[in-house]
Amino acid sequence: MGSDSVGQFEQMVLTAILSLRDDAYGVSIHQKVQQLAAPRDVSLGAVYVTLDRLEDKGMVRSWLTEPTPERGGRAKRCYQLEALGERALQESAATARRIWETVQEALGGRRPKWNPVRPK
Amino acid sequence: MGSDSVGQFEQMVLTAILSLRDDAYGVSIHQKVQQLAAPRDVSLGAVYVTLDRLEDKGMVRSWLTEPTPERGGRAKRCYQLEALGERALQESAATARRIWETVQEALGGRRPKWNPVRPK
DNA sequence: CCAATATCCCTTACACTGTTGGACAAATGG
DNA sequence: CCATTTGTCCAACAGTGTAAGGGATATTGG
Repeated sequence: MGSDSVGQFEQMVLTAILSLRDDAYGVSIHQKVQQLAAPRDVSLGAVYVTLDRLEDKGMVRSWLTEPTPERGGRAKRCYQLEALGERALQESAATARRIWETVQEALGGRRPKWNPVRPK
Repeated sequence: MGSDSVGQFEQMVLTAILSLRDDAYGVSIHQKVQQLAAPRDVSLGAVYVTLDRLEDKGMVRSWLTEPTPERGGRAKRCYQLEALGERALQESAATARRIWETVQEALGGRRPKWNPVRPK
């Protein structure tokens, strides 16, 4: 593939990080990805593995936070997009849009049912 | 994955077949996919392999045509979506749309959602 | 007819992505 | 302490994405 292209799952993970802004860590990213992927199920492990690989590729950066004072509130590893990741996301999002539009044109009057993103 | 989900490349191939209607065969599908994937390059072999796998999964059907009276006009293997493939495509296109929208929202309210560009 | 040329189909093999399932770690509350 | 909650991470397998090549069959023109 092109040196800075991403697969579909990686794309969703990048999108989740972007939209979660300051609160992007494993669990919250997992939830967001699940919304995007609905009605499919996504495992938590899949998210962590993908985060690792995205970091290796220099698309995201991570750091550890302090523990929060809640029951079981462990330290979290938070994530943020790097410039490379943001570019890759924009490019693949543009492709996603082209696909969507092409499908719409081809399907003509027939209305596909999509699941709107509902905030939790 | 879900039993009837597809990857990103498979999605583009399905989209190409759908939009090409009566003229969907190896070479034309390859061209269409290249448009969708731009600016990335796509190999012809990749298309054939993917077509094979999609047929194995029951997402597309294929048949051979008669040769056409052009220079080198060989018989073509034409493709058409099966019901299963159309459903899978609609679902993944809906996901593509959700990704696109989420990215747009996150990248700033300053940017217009998207201009309802109506092709003439 | 027969070579040249054009169009198209298919296979093999490998790297990378997607996914599962569970192991391990730290904080809290009783 | 010990059970519970929240969270991170790993090992390993299945599946997708890709390149690189091999061939088959049609028309054209000498």
